[in-house]
Amino acid sequence: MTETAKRPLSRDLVLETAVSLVDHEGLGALSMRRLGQELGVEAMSLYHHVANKEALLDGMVDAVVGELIEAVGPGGGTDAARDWVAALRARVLVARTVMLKHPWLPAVLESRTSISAPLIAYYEGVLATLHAGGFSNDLAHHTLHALGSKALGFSQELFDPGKGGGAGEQSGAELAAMAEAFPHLTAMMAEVAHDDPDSTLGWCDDQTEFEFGLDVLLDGLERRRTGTSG
Amino acid sequence: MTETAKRPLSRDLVLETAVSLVDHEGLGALSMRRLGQELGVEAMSLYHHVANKEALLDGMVDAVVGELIEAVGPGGGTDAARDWVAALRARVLVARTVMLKHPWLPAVLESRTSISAPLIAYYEGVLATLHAGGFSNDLAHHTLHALGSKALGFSQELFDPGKGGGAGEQSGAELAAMAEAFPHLTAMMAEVAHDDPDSTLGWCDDQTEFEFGLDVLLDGLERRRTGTSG
DNA sequence: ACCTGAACACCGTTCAAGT
DNA sequence: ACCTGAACACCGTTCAAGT
Repeated sequence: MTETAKRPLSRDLVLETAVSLVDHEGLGALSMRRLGQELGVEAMSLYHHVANKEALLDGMVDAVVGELIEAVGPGGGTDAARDWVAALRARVLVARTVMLKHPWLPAVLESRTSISAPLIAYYEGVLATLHAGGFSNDLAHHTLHALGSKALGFSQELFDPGKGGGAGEQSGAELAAMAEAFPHLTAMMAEVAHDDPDSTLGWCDDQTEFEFGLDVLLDGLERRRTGTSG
Repeated sequence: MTETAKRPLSRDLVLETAVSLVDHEGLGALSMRRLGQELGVEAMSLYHHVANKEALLDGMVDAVVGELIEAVGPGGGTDAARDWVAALRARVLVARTVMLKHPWLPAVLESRTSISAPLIAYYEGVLATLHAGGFSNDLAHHTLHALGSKALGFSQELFDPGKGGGAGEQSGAELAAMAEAFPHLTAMMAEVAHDDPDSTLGWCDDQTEFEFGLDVLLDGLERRRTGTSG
């Protein structure tokens, strides 16, 4: 499954191939030897195009953030001035469609020691939207923190119940013991599973939950902006 | 810096030592060989007490979550029925004081493939608080998702400006170029830095920002619970 | 039952050598 | 200038051997 090896090796080709490898097989599959193999080249050849593995990861982040910036365009237009909630919401949901193709990005971003120029440029667009919507610098600052990874389209929940903790594998006795030990959880799971068979705790609708959390935040921020909260 | 090696090796001692090692030196310092060294024992001896490194990480998570559950106590008391916002807020802020001692935990939790019994028990307490506060199962379910890592006391922001991206190292020319390329960011940083010298973009007050984000969420959730939103 | 040491199949990275 | 192969200092883990 090596590349066709027609394009000459270059930094861009190395980064593209690394992103594609990690998109398909996860971060665990990314080693210098494996990436070299993917490019039909010895691992050591890669060091002529990236300084080391950290620099490789930096480059991969910037490549994806470049995609993201292209997808969302500049912020702060007239529609942001008219309705910043709608403008920011649309921005974030577009970002999300790009980011879902690269689910390894939050983990890599968290391991960076400094913020890159492309990422700064992305946040400039978010800020332009907020300022067009009438945010003070102070509230805009708090807002960037409060949005966290949601600004980039990620929910970054700590555990994904779909990963294996859901119902379905327990015996009747285990379920009964669980109902006694965790009555509130058991009741909630039973009702949510009943209301929406496709969306039990073991398989929540990520998009729905992301938009719910985003909307709660946006509503609360708008109330603070207009001074109608508290 | 090895242990005094008086206590006999046991699963608990292995887990305690691993948590302490990672608290002090970070996840990168945790290897089976290094952990063995810390305990005055060969790396292979550890395999008599934990199945492998993944099981070691599982055990470390449960050890910390145990601390957490002890610190917050059970949820759903009369004060939760009287004021769920205050009750949940207090719970989360207590959780935060525990979690700040183990900042590696989000990264490890994200790498787990299933949710452990102690973590389920913690969420049962959160749910008890929400149910005492009058939440429907459906809204409680959305709320768990919306809270994300905040339920455990972590902000989990994607980048920490304090890590190195802040101002302070740029030349005058670089700052001028930045002001032109990123006018909104430059203006915000200037004002926020001026208002609070201790809390520039390069050194934000994590606790303040955590509480701001938490309060925005709690306000929005209370409005949804009472049907006063939208 | 618990601990050991050598070994295996991996890492990232350095270095001297090739073209 | 670009690529290579051997080597170094690490990983997690297996296995046979010790007590």
